[in-house]
Amino acid sequence: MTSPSPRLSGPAGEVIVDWYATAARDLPWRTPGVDPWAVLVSEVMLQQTPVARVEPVWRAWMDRWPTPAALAATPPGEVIRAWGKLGYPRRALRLREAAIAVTERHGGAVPDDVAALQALPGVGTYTARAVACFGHGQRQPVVDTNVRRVVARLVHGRAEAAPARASDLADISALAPRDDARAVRFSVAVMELGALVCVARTPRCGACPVRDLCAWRLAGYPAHEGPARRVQTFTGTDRQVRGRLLDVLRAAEQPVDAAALEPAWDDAAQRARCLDSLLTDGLVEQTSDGLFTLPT
DNA sequence: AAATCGTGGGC
DNA sequence: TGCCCAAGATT
Repeated sequence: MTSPSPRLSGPAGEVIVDWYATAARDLPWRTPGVDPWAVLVSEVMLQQTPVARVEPVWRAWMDRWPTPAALAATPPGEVIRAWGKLGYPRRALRLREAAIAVTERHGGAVPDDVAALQALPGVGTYTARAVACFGHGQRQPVVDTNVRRVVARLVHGRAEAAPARASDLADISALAPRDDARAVRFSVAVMELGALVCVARTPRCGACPVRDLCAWRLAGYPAHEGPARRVQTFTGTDRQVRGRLLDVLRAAEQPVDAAALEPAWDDAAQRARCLDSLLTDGLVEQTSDGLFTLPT
């Protein structure tokens, strides 16, 4: 267990909340009165996808499906189309499945219990707490990659975020303000600090509200020790091929034959393997006459 | 538990 | 240009 540092445990959280009041971005899912469903949609879209790309899709999505029941009643193919090019389209499928679960098991209301939230498809440890906190106004520690990076630097004096651990929740809870309403804002505020100031590549320490409390700065900005985390390749991978195939099917008005998918990728074996994996994932469906389409 | 799963913008 | 990175979840 980490004991809260006296240097940090009083002031840092309060300072970060005050900074947020002046520096926060005006994002639509932060509008006062947005319901937990709107927050859930935003959180799933934001998993590994930048804010700028999410914003227009989120607006269109909420116009079209303002409630879980509305999304639950929609065929998966339409949902995949509306997801557009946000990436990782299995998230669209899972969000629809979550909407169905909410409708069938929770009377159409997004649950406020972290465990019930985490039981929903596509909702993991981060998203469950984010919805409980930002959507339901609960005091909850919320830990994403931004928060892990801020804690690594501010608290532990290290340059880079450690991989997720159970102790992350205690680390961030130790910094949270006592007042519940401020603690709720603290959870967004730390994420915002990590997104705008304490960024991965070139941290803007000159603009940081807690630079005088920062263990990393006080230690002289030591470089990261140990192996650099390997970045995922993309070009030529199945991920790229799946994306190409889905791109063709999203654009198609009607089911297409195998020949129509050939331009998506030259290597026939890889193309076939990826098409098969898309079928397995339920992102593509084959009609009775052998044509391919987004699932109906 | 390491690998897999899209996409595009910034440097 | 090519690499790095972005509010993770799942198996």
